Parts: sequence; structure tokens; C-alpha cells
Amino acid sequence: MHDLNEVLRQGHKFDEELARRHHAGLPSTFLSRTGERKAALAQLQAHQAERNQLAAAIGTAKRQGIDTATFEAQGIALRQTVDQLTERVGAIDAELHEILASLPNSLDHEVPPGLNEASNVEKSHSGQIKNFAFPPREHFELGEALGLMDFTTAGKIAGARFTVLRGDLARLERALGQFMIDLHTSKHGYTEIAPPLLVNDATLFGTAQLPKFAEDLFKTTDGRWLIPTAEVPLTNLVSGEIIDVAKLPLRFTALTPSFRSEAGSAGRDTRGMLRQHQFWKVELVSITTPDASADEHERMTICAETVLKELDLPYRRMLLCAGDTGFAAAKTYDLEVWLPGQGTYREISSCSNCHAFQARRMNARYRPAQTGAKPEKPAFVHTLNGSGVAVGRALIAVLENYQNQDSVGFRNQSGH
RNA sequence: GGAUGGGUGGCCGAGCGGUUUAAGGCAGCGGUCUUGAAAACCGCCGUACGUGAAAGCGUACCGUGAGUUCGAAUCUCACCCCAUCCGCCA
Repeated sequence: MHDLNEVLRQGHKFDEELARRHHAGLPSTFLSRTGERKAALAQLQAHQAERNQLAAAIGTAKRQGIDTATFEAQGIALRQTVDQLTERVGAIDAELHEILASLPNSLDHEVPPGLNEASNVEKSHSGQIKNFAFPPREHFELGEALGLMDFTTAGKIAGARFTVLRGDLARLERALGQFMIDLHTSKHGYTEIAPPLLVNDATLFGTAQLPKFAEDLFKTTDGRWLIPTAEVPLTNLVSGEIIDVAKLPLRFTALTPSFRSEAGSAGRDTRGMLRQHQFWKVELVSITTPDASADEHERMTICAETVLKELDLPYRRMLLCAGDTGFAAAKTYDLEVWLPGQGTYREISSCSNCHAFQARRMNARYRPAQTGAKPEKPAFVHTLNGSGVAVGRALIAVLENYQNQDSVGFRNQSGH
């Protein structure tokens, strides 16, 4: 969410910013409506001041036993005016808030132009792509051949886009998740969190899944929502807070399931467990000051990359272009892992710096270090999130990259 | 799900229709005193918006939202959350 005063201050520059995202820009009435609001608010406050004075005068008069009937008649008239103005200001506020809440974040100046993923820029790559002496198979072929990955039974008990894993494959998925979260807590300084997997409207508004992306989510019968990523509860841990600057950065991680309706992706990746309604993911979230967030973004991406390096999986780091960068993000790196079965790179992690965009929606602030006589004003934190990494996709990558002619052989330090 | 009691500034806590501009305390900041510190004393000490060069002035906010009233932290209703007990439950 953008700050109204900042939007007004930037004027045309703000529309140019939105244009980088191929967004139409602010509605033509926006400026005039803010003007109306300002005028109505000034009037409202003047009348409220009058009302407060009148009420105080009536109180004094009553104590002195003076008749207050004419004062009270004035008060009734005043109340009608105040009510009308309150309604008018409230209506304009709601309108402006709705517009502001629907605008995507401004992009970092480093984000390259482009409409879609074709314009993303490779920043680095790592690991050796194996030459197989046989045509490498896709993960679902391997999994089904092993008898440990079962889409038929999953379809029977849940439907499409679910998987039943059995035996060693169920265990391997669990081991991968545990390995990742242990790495981030013991080596990378993240605090493990076990968050709620169901959250309320305000929480999803805070990280900007609501109001625009409700169709991507599952809603419960009591009005809550299943989290589409642990980014949602982890980032909202600091919603409404004013954090002492000495406590920053805060680094949180969690191993949780993620639930996505995949409403817009009918027909895409329908085979296998690449795109599921439910998948495990290790999430990384950092809360920092504005001056530290760019470095934190690099650090976080390296933390995610370390997972792939430890698993010895080939991957590349992509800087997303303007058209591919998500609604809340100012700048995003995707990590794409090599899948020999598909013969292509696929996203396995996405690390974003959201600047103050989510912080403003959540009202999450920090108190800067005091320099003068008075305490500094609270300022919005910067929030960052990244997958470290998607466990289901890591399982796929391990299967495909470690396959042999007639089996799968994989072993890492954790002994699996 | 039922019953009862609660939600007030960074924290504790008073206030239950009009001198509340939210008492008092703790913590924090500035100062006096001191070689320095502590103690004591004095002052400052929430957030947002509007206005102003600034000091300041104004408005809103006492869990959230509606309502009653000339006037609401205070009264009414609904909801949310917390505590305790009962019921149910992994």
C-alpha cells in the first residue's frame, strides 16, 4: 500500500512508476477527490471544535443552574452538520483507501523492463548439469515406477493436484524439510516459528493477498483462510508493533504446508506434483530498517541458494523483470532448479524485498535510534520474504537429478 | 458450546455522563546538585491527520463496530480477544 501524501507529492512520477508495471495509473478523479476530502475534513474538524466548546459550556452552565435549552438546540443542529460531514469524509476515505490498496508496489530501480518471464535476467548459476547416458525421466515416472508416488489414490480421496507419498519417498520429503529448517536456524540465524496455518482477513490484507487475490486462496466455513505461504503469518508477527531498532533485523523461518487454489492455472503442470493445492515449504522472513533491506535481500537469497548447493542441485538465479514481479514486491530473485526430466529450469524459490509496502498495510514500524532531545518518530520497517526452499519441488529435483538407469540413489550429510 | 469476570498510553493502574487537557506510579529523555555516579528535586515524555516557517493550535483514537445524548473512556447493542470454571475434544 502506498502513502497518500507520498503519492500526491510524486504527482506524475507516480503514474510513470505504475507504467513500468504496465499499470494504467491512478484514476483521473483521484486528485480532485483528495481535494474534496481535504476541504471536508477541515470543515468537519472546525465543527467538531465548535461542538466540543458548546458541550463544555453547557456543562459549566448546568453546574451554575443556568437554563441551557437554547444551547442544546444549537447542539442538535451542530450534530446534524457533523454527522453529514463525517459521512462525506468517511465515504471519500473508503474510496481512496480502496484505490490505494489495489495498486501494486513501486519497483526497485534495478528491476529490468519486460512483460513476462521471458525478460527475466539470469544473474548467476551454480552446479553441474549431469549428462545422462539414458533419457532422464520425469519425477512422476520415477515415483510411480518405485510405487511410492500415487496420484490415483490421491485423486480418489482428495481430487486433482494432490499426491500420496509412501514409504521412503514420504520420509525423504520430511527429511528435506527438516534439513532446510535446521540449516536456517543453526547456520543462518533465523528463529524457528510454528505459526497458525489458518489466518483472518486482516492478516492476509497485511501481506497483500487480500483484497485482490482472494480467488487464489481456500476459505474456511468460519471465515478464516488457509495460508498460501508461511510468509503470511511470519510477516504479520510484527503487525501493529513499534519495534526497538536494536532488535532489528528480525529473522523468522517456518516449515509449514501451503495451500493454493491454483484458480488461474487450469491445465498447467497437471502431471506430477509440481503444482499442488497443498505443499510443504520452508519460508524465510526478515524485518529490517530501510537502509539495511537491500543487503538483507542479497543475504536471504544466499541462504536459499545454500540449500540447493548443499543438495548439489544445479540452479540459476534470475532477477525478475517488471512484468513478472509480484504485486507486493519491489524486487524479486527467483531461484530455478534444473529438472533433467523436463530438460528445463523450474522455480524452486522466490526471494522478495517488499520495502515498506506490506509494513504500511500492517502498520509495522520501528523506533529509530534517538539522536536529538526528543525520541525519533516511528518509521515503517522493510519486510522481505523468501522460500528456503519449496520442499515438494526439492523432492522432485532430487529424484530427477539423482536418478540412475533403473533406480534413484541419493545421500547427503543428514544420512538420507 | 455454557457461566462468570475482564480489555485504559512502552508497562502497571485510577476513572463508570460535563473542571479528564485520561489521576498516580514505573521505565525513558533533559536539567539542578555532584570530582563522577546514585539518591533527591524540577521539567519533558502516545499515535495519526489538519494547519503553521516554527513554537503552537485544532481534530480523532481508552479492544472493534454501530447506537443513545447538547456532551461518551464512562450508558445500550453486536462482535473480537484474554482469564477462570463447566462441557466436548487430539
